[in-house]
Amino acid sequence: MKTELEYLNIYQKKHGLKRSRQRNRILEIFLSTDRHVSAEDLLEMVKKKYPDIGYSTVYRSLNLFHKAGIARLVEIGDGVARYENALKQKQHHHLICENCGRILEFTDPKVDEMIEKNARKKKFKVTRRRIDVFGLCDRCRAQK
Amino acid sequence: MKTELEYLNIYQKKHGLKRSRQRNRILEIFLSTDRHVSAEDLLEMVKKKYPDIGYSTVYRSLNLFHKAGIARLVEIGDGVARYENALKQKQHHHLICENCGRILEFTDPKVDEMIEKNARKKKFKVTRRRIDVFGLCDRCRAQK
DNA sequence: TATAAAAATGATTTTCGGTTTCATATTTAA
DNA sequence: TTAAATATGAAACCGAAAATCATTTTTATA
Repeated sequence: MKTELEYLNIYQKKHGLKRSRQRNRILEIFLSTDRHVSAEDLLEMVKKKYPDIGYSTVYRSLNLFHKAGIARLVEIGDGVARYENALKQKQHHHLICENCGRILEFTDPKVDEMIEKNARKKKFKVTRRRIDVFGLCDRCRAQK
Repeated sequence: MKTELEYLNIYQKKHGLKRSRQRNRILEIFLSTDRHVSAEDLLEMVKKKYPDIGYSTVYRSLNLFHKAGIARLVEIGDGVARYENALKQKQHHHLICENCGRILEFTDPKVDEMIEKNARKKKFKVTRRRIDVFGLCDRCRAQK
């Protein structure tokens, strides 16, 4: 199994991009968390160890990681683009509490498979799925 | 079965809101299309028949329709909020082409049921589901 | 019916991410 | 070593969502 850095190097070579110290450092920090991070979030984490790296570079690196298949885009509907480690984190879906904003996760290969089947019927090639379920989490249900 | 206007009136009464001519007219136009419309799109349609209605009112009305359960939010990932008739259009899921932006639709009660089951496992009460599948549509696959 | 309180309107401004620009620095192939 | 191309970081720009505000409309009640 290839590492994230290997993926990145392959993608860069394929597209005639150059390596850069900053990008590798940003990748290092990105890989160090299991959370969903926005460019802003990641910048904050990066700054702690590498104060000289700027917002643009983090922003552009995240987009690049996404294109290279290293980062998976997670949109919860608040207009902020967040990313998670696509290789380490298994594809999962979200239960989003409309009351407290808490996000629970679930995975279900059967669901994914059935969606795939529906797509195939329409001759559609799937690259990415997003399943978000909105409602009330157990805690919020209890206190209401 | 209640009409959209009845839903709106019930919601308005429940929340101490007043009626307004503009809002009813905007609803009339919103109901006249089967497309997904943004506030901007809807404004354009509204202006043709009622030129004096402004953007803010359309924008606020759409949000209100959404809260009242009349309009369903559809986000295809370009940062623009679009809405569709929630009562007339059966809940369906989207196949979004990342190349041309075309949106295909599918319904599958089994998928919905399985998602419901996953939610139940986490004691989560579902009010709304969103399944968006990104990838390449048949047309775009053919020409590549 | 008159009226006062509250909500709605529409023009405008503000906010806030995402994205682009540009001068400078770094990387890399030859 | 050097020339061409990419990357960087600060700042500007962009576009849609959301908020503001003076004025108008609605509605409950006297």
